[in-house]
Amino acid sequence: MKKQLSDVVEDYLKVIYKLSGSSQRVSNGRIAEILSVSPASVTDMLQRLASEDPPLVDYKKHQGALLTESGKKAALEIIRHHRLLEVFLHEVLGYSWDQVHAEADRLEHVISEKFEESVAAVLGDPQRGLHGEPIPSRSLIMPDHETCYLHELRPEQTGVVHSVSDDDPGFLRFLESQGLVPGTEFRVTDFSPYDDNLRLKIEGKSEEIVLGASVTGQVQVEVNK
Amino acid sequence: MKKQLSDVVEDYLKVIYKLSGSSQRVSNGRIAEILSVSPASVTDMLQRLASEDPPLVDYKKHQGALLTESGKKAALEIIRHHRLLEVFLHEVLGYSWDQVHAEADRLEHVISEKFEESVAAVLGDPQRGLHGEPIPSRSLIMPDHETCYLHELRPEQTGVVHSVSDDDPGFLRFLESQGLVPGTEFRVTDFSPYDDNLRLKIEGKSEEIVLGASVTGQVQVEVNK
DNA sequence: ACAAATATTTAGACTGGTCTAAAATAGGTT
DNA sequence: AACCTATTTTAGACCAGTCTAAATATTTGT
Repeated sequence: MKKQLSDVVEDYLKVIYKLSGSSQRVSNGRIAEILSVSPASVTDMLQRLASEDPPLVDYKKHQGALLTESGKKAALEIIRHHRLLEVFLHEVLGYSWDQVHAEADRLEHVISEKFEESVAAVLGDPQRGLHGEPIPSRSLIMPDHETCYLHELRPEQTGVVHSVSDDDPGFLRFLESQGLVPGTEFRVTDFSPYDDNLRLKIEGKSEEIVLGASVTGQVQVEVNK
Repeated sequence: MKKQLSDVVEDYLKVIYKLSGSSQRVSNGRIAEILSVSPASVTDMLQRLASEDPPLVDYKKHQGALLTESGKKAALEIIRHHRLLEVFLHEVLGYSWDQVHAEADRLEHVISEKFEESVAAVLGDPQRGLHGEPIPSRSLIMPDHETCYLHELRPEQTGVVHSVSDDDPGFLRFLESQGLVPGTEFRVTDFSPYDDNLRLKIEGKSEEIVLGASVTGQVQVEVNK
C-alpha cells in the first residue's frame, strides 16, 4: 500500500495539484515552466504517471493532466509535510517566514510518517501554515476556504488577508514591510483600471499603500460581505 | 566551492570514512556489502570519485580506496549532520534511541548549513551523539578519542562504555535492556577463549551479564589504565 | 612456485529522468 | 475550408547509478 514515489514525481503531483484549483486540467506548458523542465519531459512524465498502477494522473493527449484520487492523496501528503515543516522551522528553529520555503521543499520528500506526527504534536496540530495556507488534516482532507485573490476586489470592499504565496523570499520580505501578513484587515480605497493598481488602507496604519497586479495576484483574501 | 554531491555519493564517502579507521585502504567488497550493492557498482563508483575534480577518493586498482582531504571533509559534514540529527530527533521530537538512525540517514543529505547550525544552537552544541559517538565540530574537526572495542578487554580490566553502533534498532534495544549505554562503568570478570564470551559486572547492577563477540565487537569503551 | 580460491574489473545492458530537434495536432483567422 | 501559429508529442540521445556474466588479478595453501 505504501507507494514510494521519487522526489521528482512528488514535485510533479504537487505542481499539478496547485495549478488545478477548481479541478481544471493543467497544461503541460505550465507544468514545464514551474518545474523548469522542457515540455517534452512533462509529456513523458505525465504518460508514465498515467500508466502507473494505480494511475496518479488522468491524462489526455493535448488536453493536459488532472490528478486521480491516488494522485491527490499523494500531493496532499506532501503539501501537509511542507506546511507543517514551515511552521516547525519557524517555531522551533527560528527561521524567518521568507527562509522556510526552500528548506521545506527539500525536507518534505524525506520525512517519515512518524516525523510528521511528532512535528504536528509538538506544534499542537496547527490548522494554518506560516503564510496562512490551510494544512491538510492527518487523514488528508484539505479544509475548504472561501477566498479570492486580492486583485478581484474593488473600492470600498473590506477583507482580511488569508494567505500569500510562499516561494519567493524577496516577495515575502516586501509583504512584511507593507504589513500585509495573514490576518491583516484592510479596506480597498481605490482602483486604477489602466495599470490594475489597487490602493489599500491597512488596519492600524495611517499611510495607504498602492499595489500592482503582480502583488495583488499573489495574495488571497477573505472578503467581508 | 560548494560541490553538491548526490545522496549516493555521500553514502559512499560516509561508509569509506567509517571503514578506514586508522587510514587503512578500504576494500571494494566491504563497501559493497554495507551499501548492499554489487562489487561491480563499487568499482565503477570509486573510479568516478577518484576522477572528480578535486578527487574525493584515492583509488588504486585492486587495493581499495582511501578518502582524500576533500572526501574526508564531505564525509565529516554528513556525519556531523547525522549525529546532530539523532540528538535532535530524540530531544526535540521524542524519538527513542533505536528510532533515530533511519530518519537521520535520510535527513542528513538534505538539510542546509542553516538547519545544521540552528539545530546545534537549540541543542547547545553537543559534543557527543545519542549513542556516544563524537560529533565533528562546525569546522569539521573530529575530536580524537582513545577507545577500543569491548572484545579486546580481559578479566579485571575496568572501563566505561564510550559509544555503540547506531544502525540496528533491535541491537540497541538489547543493549538498553542490559544497561549497556554510553557512560556505564563496568569490570570484566571472565573471558571464555572458546567462544569469545565476556562476562561483565555492570556498576550498580547485581547480576553479571555474559556477552558474545557479535555484541562486544560493536561496543567501544574507554579502558582505565 | 604454482594451482586453487577469492576478490576485483570490464563489458554490456537497464531504469528513471532529462534534453534537443523534428513531426503532429489544436485553435483561431480569414 | 484552408492556413498559420501555439503547443504538444515523438524520436533518439545522454547521464547517473545500478545489475549480471565473463575476464582478470591477487592471495593463499601446499
